[in-house]
Amino acid sequence: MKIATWNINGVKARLDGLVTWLGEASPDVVCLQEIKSIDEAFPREPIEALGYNVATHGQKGFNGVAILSKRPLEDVTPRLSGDEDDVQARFLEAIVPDDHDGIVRVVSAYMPNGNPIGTEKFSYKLAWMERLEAWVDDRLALEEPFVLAGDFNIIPESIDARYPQRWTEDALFQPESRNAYRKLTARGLTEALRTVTDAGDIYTFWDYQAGAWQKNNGIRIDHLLLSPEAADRLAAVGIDKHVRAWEKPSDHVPVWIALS
DNA sequence: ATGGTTGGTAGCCAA
Repeated sequence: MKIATWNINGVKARLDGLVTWLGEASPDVVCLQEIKSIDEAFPREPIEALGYNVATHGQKGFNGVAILSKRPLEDVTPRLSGDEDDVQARFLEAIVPDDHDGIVRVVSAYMPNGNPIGTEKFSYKLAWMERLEAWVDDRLALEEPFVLAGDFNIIPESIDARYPQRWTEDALFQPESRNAYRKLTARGLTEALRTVTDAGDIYTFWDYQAGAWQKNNGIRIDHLLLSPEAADRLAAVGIDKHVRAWEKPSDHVPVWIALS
């Protein structure tokens, strides 16, 4: 089964591209971030017409996540535990049937950007990642296959940026941010892309500004982290980079895995 | 490179 993650930067502005990509990539499950829509305004019909079930956790204007699935979605749960006062729509969890009469737990997550550093936005980013660590500990104890997918807003290593020196003052490349990411893999989660290559120059985001796409000035911030039970079944990993060259693109591209 | 571009909104904010 194929599971993808894509920060689409506005589902209504991106509907044509989303429908085109769903048709050509035919993923079983899609984790969307930055839908920038309330649940009632999410364009469900054209997506359901392609055979997808739709679960959304949106808010007005910004943030917002969704999960699309050709298979039934069960136990759909919004919000990351650990802060009842956090109203930002950044986390949606669901269970999907696998190919073997079992299940895969899937999360669509949109981690805080955290800029500028030294502000409450950066401390919110770090606090959010701590809450995510607690969630991972809880779910690892279930010994299930799970896929934590999304826009992590973290550049894990220098090779994950075309020009790492330009990111040294950015929240996405701070040591605290990278350490928070490393803590997840240290808990036993497998970063899908790094099971197939240790190469650099592989990106998932190119800024709209200053011709970043044309210059290949990208960063790799969209990741799929797998529990041991999911990692055992990892069969393929891909990045649909060509989508970035389409008309009216998102600044991110889809990243996907196949599980046997 | 201290600018630049986009989406949602109608506040310029968030990225």
